[in-house]
Amino acid sequence: MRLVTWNVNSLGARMPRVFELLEQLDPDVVCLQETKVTPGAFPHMEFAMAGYAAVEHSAGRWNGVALLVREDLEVDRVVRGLEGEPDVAEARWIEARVGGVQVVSTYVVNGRTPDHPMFAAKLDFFAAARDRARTLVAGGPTVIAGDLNVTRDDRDVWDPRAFVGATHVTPEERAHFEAILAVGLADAWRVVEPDAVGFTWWDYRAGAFHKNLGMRLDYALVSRHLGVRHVLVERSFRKNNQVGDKPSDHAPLVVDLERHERH
DNA sequence: ATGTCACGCTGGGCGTGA
Repeated sequence: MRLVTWNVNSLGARMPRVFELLEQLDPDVVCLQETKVTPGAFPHMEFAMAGYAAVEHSAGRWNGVALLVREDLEVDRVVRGLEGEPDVAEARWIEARVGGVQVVSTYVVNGRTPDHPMFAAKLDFFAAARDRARTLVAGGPTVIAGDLNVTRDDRDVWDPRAFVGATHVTPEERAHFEAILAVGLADAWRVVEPDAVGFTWWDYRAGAFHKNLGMRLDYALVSRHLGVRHVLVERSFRKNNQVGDKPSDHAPLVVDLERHERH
């Protein structure tokens, strides 16, 4: 199974690039975040024409998550929202079982600054995600993918010194990340690339992409039922394409999974 | 690093969030 996770920073603005990705990478499943789709306005028909079914959790101007599933795969057990999350109306979590694999697309609360009320909400979201992850992993093969808005460790940020007093690097956020892994999930990128820099996000400003001032914020967390064969950050999608379609500030993470049951 | 992008509201800039 080929799974892609991508924060598109508005699906409406990124449709040409999403179709480009479907054509180039032929994924089985795409986990989308920050779709920013008005409820009722998701472009289901356009994806059907491209051979993909979509399930979505949409909240309008902000956030929004979705799953695109190639039409030959069965989709069932769709769940929108995360039990115990601070505000389900923010549309930050969607699940479905895809070809027998439980797949989540999530967009974790940014947190703004460590002293902001949204930072406490971020930690609460992580805790709810950990509880749900535990249930999912006990239920079978599971992938939790998305923009987790945290760097796992200092290798995942271009310069830790630039982040003193900021979010995405704090011990609290990182402890919550490890607690999710501890229910029985592996960080797919690190399974294959124990040392490589794997940035997935670069600020639009200040030529950050060109200077590789990035962070690894996008993850696929996979249960032990699934082997990881290959991982790739598709950096071409962080650049303009040949006809000038603009990029998201995130690049897609591509993960090739192999099922092999272990006990 | 603070040089951008996208949205909604509006009727061409501003406020918001990242």
